[in-house]
Amino acid sequence: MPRKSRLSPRKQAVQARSRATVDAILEAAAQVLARRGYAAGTTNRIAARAGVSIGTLYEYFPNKDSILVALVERHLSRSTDRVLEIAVRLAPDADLRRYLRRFVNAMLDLHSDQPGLHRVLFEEAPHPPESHACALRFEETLAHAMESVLRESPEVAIADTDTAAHFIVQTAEALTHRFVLHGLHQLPRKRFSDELTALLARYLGL
Amino acid sequence: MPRKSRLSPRKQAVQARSRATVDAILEAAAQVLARRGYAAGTTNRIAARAGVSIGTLYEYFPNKDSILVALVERHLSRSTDRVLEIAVRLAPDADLRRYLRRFVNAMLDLHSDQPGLHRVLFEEAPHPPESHACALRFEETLAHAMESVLRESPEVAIADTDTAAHFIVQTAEALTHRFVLHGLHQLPRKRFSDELTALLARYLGL
DNA sequence: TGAAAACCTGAGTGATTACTCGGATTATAT
DNA sequence: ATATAATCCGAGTAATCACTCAGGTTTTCA
Repeated sequence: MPRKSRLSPRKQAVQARSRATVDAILEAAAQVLARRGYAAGTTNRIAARAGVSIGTLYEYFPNKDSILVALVERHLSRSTDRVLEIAVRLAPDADLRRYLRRFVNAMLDLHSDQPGLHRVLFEEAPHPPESHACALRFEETLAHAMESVLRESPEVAIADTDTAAHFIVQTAEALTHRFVLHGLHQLPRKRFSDELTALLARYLGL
Repeated sequence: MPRKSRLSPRKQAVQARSRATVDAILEAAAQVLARRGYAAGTTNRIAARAGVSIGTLYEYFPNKDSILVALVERHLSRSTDRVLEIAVRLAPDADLRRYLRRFVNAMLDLHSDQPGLHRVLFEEAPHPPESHACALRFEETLAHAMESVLRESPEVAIADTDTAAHFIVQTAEALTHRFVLHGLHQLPRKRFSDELTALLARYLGL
């Protein structure tokens, strides 16, 4: 089982046909992983599900890991967009408590979107450095947005807004993740969302 | 690669010699996993490191997964003891803030103890139902202890102490885990511990 | 229109690895 | 002492799986 034998794909997809192939492979990987788990995510099965031959798969992905990394990148890039949209939409609004509530709900939505895939990508699958860096970037981006909101809000009396922003993002990320994937004390979603929002609000002294 | 072909070991260790063998295998597994990661944790390598033959390993463990499960059980059982010791020692003490501080530090110690092994067991390795159940029991136990402390403390004005206890345990668990394994905004430990304690205290209205 | 480039094919290869089994060695019990 | 059970051994088996390669098909473009 040669691994990481090649670092870049043999070919970059240039025609529309091959770009569709690359998409199909990623989509197939997402489905196979979400439905059958990491162990069942063999390259042959992914290729079969995508309707392409195994040889084609290896034209565009240098090794198995690179498929996972591409999936994580796609997933987190979309997630960043969705959360940041909320950040931007609400930044001018001065009501911090409402901002926190929307942030919490956005995180809940993110994790609820494709929970199966999410679980495999971030719990079950190994995290090569590339995908780990991706996850770090994701959280840094969110923390940065949160920090500027905190800094400019007159309601916040906290000096170290940078640390506070990181704590808020980490807490929201971790708890919503656990709630969606494993449940938390059998709480209904609304109740959980309220409680987490309250926790964050009290942390900020609201 | 037959998997899960057998559900119980061929033999239970009854003599002292074989009990030592079982221990050696678990210890070897812990070392191999901590040092080389999950992928390198092959049964043959574990047996070699333990100084026993692969045949012996399969006398006492029905399959590879069962070794991981046994490791998780051992790890969490010890962890439970250590945290509960603190809970018991401090329960009579009425100063909740100090209790939270000790709790946070205990969780930090737990995660700092064998971070390599911890990372592999709870992030990298797959979680079969048995080990997942173990983790759930661990958190339920902690939450239960925390709940009784909250309920009996005159400082706490919160009605739903059960939910609050679960939130505190989950938050402390998740954040200390992330801090120890991945760092958090490059905060030094003392600073992190203070901030997390403050977050939990404010959540309780202290 | 035809040649070059892009794209696709899938049987096959080499390496790995969980696990077995027949039998050797050591301890226990009568 | 010796039969029986417990423990240990490790070469071998069967299965899996990431990845290759020689060559076919389709698209582009001069």
